[in-house]
Amino acid sequence: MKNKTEAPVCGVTYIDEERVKKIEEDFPAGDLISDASEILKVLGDPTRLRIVLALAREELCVCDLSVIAQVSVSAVSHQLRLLRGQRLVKFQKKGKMVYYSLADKHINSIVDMALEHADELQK
Amino acid sequence: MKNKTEAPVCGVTYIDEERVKKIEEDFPAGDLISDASEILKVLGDPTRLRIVLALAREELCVCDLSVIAQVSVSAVSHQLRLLRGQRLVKFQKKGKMVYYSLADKHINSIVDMALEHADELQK
DNA sequence: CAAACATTTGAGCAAACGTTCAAGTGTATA
DNA sequence: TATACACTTGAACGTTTGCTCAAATGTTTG
Repeated sequence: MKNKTEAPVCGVTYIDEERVKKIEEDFPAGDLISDASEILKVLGDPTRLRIVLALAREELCVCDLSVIAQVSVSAVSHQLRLLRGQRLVKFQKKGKMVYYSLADKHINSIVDMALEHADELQK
Repeated sequence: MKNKTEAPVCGVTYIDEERVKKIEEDFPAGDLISDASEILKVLGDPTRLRIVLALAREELCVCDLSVIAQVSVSAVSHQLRLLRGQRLVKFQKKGKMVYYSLADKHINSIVDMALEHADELQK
């Protein structure tokens, strides 16, 4: 145990100043953490995860995505807007159809690892 | 383009029945998707991501975590409960102190990839 | 041009979320 | 044994989320 001091910011008594400083020294910037958590949050919804998993396999239109994601076309469209916002998906228009696909391979790895971890937790 | 049929479930007209069937054939089970999205959701919050990033570096008590996560001790404690719920962290009591650490290496890889992806998006 | 269709959009609403605050538990120490 | 301390917990709160429904957009086709 180290010395106990008053924290300057939040009034909490914190315990190991050195340890905290050491960690804060090489810590990702606030913006980076915000962006990364935003990406994870977007993937952290069953409907959107279904959409992403489907698109990881094949380019698909909104209509077909709604069947796979098991929600209305409108709901899918709303979710696709979020996914576009995070640049996780891209799209391509063919007449009145809109075909979506994954924008980045990174997404695949993140999603695969989450699935793998979930699978292990199920014993 | 293939034949257009009425979808049996939601009344949506869907476009490419074959394509949908092919994807649904080897699709992760519903439970797996739920669990995986739950994990991603838990990581998809800046406070919790800060906590996880800190614990990826070193075992820490709640007090120090509250400094690093930049929220009250109570808020950290609530978030730690969620992280425990998903078995992302474990803890060890030493007297009145409680030291938390990461429960699984998988988490590191997921978080690192999200950071990497976020970093690339920042051009 | 009119009707059909794929998709998007905005409002509205119930449920879930993240924080604060106050109170509670349990351990150490004077 | 009383006080201090580390942490947890529950209620309350304002905010965000994900859906539905109805209306709008834009494209194709009769």
